[in-house]
Amino acid sequence: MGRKARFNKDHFVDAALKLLAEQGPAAVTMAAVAGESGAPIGSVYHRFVSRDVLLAELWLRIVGSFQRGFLETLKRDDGLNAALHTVRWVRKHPKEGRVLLLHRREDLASGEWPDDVKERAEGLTREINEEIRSFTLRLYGRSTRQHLLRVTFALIDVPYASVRRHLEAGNVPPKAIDDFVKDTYFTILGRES
Amino acid sequence: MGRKARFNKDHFVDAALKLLAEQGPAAVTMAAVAGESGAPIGSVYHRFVSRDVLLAELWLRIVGSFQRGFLETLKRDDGLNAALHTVRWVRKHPKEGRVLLLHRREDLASGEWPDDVKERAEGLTREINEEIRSFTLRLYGRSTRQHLLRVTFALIDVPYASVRRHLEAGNVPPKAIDDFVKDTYFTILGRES
DNA sequence: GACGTATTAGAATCTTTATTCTAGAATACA
DNA sequence: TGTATTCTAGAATAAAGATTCTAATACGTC
Repeated sequence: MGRKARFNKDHFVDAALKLLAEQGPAAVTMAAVAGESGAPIGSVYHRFVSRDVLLAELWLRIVGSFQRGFLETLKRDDGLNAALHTVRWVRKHPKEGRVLLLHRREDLASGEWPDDVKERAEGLTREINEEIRSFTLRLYGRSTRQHLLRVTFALIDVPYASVRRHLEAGNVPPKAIDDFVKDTYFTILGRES
Repeated sequence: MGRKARFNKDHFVDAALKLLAEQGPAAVTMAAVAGESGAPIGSVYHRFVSRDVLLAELWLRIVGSFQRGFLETLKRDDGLNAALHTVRWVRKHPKEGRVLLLHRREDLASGEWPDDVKERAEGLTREINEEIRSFTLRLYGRSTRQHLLRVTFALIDVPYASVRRHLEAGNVPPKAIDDFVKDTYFTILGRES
């Protein structure tokens, strides 16, 4: 085999997450990631070919974690709880929430991604698009641009908005916003949805 | 006096805006700003002591432009149109909209700001907070944390959310979202507001 | 027309980070 | 024990960009 590893990918991704959530993108230097992990820089590069790929990995991990629960609920046809999932997930994962909702992927990992990373990203996007589409279909019997817009607004955009300013301020989203999300959900998609 | 100026602050702020809106924060280098303006780097530094201050200026200009209309409408006690102002303003100012809604101030101009810039920023923040507060007061007779939360959600967060994904995609926000914003507004703040 | 000043010009320098490279260490296994 | 292999270490290098500096230019005024 070879020498026993003291550090693995997760160590570095965790460190990057912490830095990114607490101090923003500029603070995520390779030296800082190494420092935060108590590792030498070389070990970071031993696991990730570049900073971009490290951040891509972090991003995918977060999106995956978020989407898993969201899609599960949506597949159960439980739109309301899918909408509420964002709020709940963020309360449970404040650091991840900050990264997901306060930053754009392109501003973090700007360069080219290796193929496998690109594919994982596309997979996640495809998955959510498909599920939104089929939920829309079940709800309205068709999924025109207008229908999709409406569903996306209630299921994603509003929950996102409800939570953003509190993450920005470093606070846990207050209890009250669940009701905002819920009320908006019914207003936009109807009581029966 | 001295030599006639070929370039003024606005030239460079405009160039920075274009770069930022079209290619993101990383593309706004001092060299790029100079290049985009057809000016030498020296002239940029003649107007702005640092990149941070240039971006601060850009940010303040945009926030000011947005807030002006928003506050005017709100002062008229026309909450609904204040909410809709975001959508309309973004349609009219797509580049500025992208900057305002897709980026965080701290991620753009991270360093220390000179006092005058800091004061202008605080002035804008104070102004909007006060106006939101007095609108809330007029609407509910008091302005507790809960009331403010509710008003902020309907007036700022939801409009923001309704527009964001379309800016991200480089599109003009479609017509339909005005209705989403409106319906949500009434749901959250009541018909009489 | 000489002078002071605001500006343009852009080359040179400084900093900050990512990335590369060379050595050394630890482990499994033949 | 010898050897291939996987990691750790961290110094050296390279690149990108911000910032500084020195000179050269135009304009208004005296």
